[in-house]
Amino acid sequence: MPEKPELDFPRPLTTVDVVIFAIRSDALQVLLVQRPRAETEPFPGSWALPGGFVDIAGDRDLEACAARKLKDKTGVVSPYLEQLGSWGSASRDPRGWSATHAYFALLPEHAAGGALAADAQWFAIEGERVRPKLAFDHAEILQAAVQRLRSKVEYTSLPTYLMPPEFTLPELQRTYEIVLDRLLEKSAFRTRMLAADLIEPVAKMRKGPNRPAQLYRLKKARAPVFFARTFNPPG
Amino acid sequence: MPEKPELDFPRPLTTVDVVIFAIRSDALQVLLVQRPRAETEPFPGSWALPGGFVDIAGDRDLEACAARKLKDKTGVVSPYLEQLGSWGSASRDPRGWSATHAYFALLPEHAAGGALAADAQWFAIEGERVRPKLAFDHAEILQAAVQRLRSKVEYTSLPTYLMPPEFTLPELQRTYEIVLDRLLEKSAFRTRMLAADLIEPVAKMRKGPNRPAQLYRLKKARAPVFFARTFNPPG
DNA sequence: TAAGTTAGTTGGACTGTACAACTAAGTATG
DNA sequence: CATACTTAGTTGTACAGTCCAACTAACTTA
Repeated sequence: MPEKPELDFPRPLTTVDVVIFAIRSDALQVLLVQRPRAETEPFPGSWALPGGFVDIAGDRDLEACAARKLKDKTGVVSPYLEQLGSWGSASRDPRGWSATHAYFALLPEHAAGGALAADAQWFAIEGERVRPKLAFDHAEILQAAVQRLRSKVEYTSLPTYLMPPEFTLPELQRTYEIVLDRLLEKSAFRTRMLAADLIEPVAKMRKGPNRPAQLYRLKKARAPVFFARTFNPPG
Repeated sequence: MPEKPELDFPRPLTTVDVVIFAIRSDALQVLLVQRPRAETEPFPGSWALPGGFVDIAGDRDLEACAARKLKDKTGVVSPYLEQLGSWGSASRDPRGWSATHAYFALLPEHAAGGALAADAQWFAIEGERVRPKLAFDHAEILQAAVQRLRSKVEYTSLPTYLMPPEFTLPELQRTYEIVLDRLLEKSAFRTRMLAADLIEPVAKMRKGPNRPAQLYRLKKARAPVFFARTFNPPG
């Protein structure tokens, strides 16, 4: 890649940030961490995406680095971790030219409540944003993550990664609806999911105050499914 | 992002690479550059994606850096430049922990023949690869680019960026078919394209040895269109 | 037993692709 | 000048899957 073999070429600061989503309280939420209040830090006390410098001694690669940061803040290993993109410029960090490699992760609700780091907290997504003002360009990264998630949910089975091991079809549909912020049509939703060879019924029912619902689980080792259509022409 | 404010944290080598596609000779091709033969260089003499170190003095941000490298090798400004992802690990570059930010670009054929750099050359895509063995992990990056391109071509109007300013519908369909490596159905293709409010006829015909075909151009300032379906259930 | 709620099914309208046959407009050939 | 050939473009039927709405099913509560 280099025209010149100069390894002393000045290098940008390099970080990894992770946008961690979960459904909590019937809403799409994202995990943020509060930055230290020390005045020597950029954006002291602000909320930010979990992340930090790449450890070139300890991290084998970028994804391992992202998985490590996710584990640090949540105590769990995410069932879904996808690269979102990278942001790099002279101006995004007051300490100098910096580049961050952003990932996004999906956690099931039952895993999202556990061993949270002390400086971490869940925030509801409102539109494509979150209420507090975020450090660095993290608002832009979060917005890109929400857009990517919504876009992929239109034509993939990604929301299954937000579900517990066993779930009903109405529960899965509700998860789709929360992420998309739009109601879906029941019979088309069921037809699509059941035709996808993605889930299988278990010999149990979800009992509630009304008619019980069939419980399903993901077929084992099933990669996300891509559907040939979106749910509704979103344009 | 940092738990510690240590700016002396060792930083990875940081580069940007660009996968530049064009249709040439009725085939999908990619632009590669040959690495210098000096033995002090990694992969001397190998073919590689165009790219190089980020210039933290001259590059405002990553995309500007990618656009600069594209201009350097082709002499033109690409009508389409999209971030593909980033690859970073301890092992991808023998000089040490490195991360590259990869972009992909689409060039129309008439722009792809011009002011090529001396060390640059076009290679046909065969499957998801190219015949020569590539430096670094560039074969993997190229494969990801081909997959991303094919995936998006299923449901977007991206191939319009591979066309000259005026083109016929059969020519556009042929471009889709070359990228997808699959024949498409004529009437469905025309219905979709004409319904998309994407192109408009010009008062000219393409004359050839057979029936002349209507010429079209892109409607001005038209962003890529996303269709609600893929062409063919690709599963 | 009736009302209320949610689970799940059914059927008809509609949209857009698949497939195939057709018409249209030019060139080349005898 | 008629015919064959080629590619451009249209038409019509079948089919898949969503949209919409009405329906049945199963449970709780009053």
